Amino acid sequence: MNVDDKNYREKVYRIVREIPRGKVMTYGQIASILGEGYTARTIGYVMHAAETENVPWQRVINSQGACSTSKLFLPYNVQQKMLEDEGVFFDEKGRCDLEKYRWFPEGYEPEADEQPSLFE
DNA sequence: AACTTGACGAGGG
DNA sequence: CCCCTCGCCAAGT
Repeated sequence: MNVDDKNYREKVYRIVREIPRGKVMTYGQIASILGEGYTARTIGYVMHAAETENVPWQRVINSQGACSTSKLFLPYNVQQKMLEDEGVFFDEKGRCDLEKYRWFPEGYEPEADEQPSLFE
């Protein structure tokens, strides 16, 4: 299993490309969907190389609802700004509400702790 | 080959 | 909630 493998990356892109504007997914969520051979870390590596591909990489964030790139792109948080332009609200600590913005691909049954709240 | 570093995340204190 | 540790695994030195 190698991140350099085109087919390996393509499986990740296929999912990310389905995330609609204004919605997000976490690295771990994508990893658990793809299963064997995929972990949150490897998804991060794939996304790192996704810049040149036709993929809305900004819609993939960490499980805390924050952008892991916040400390990489200075002085401004590019990824967060891109998402804010799509309508995603981030609090003063750089976190958004995953219950509200998390996207679930077709056919994927969310785990109990991932299900959006029935009561707003 | 050994060791360090992350676009990560769950669990415990 | 925040902080820390540990498991994870590919890449870079």
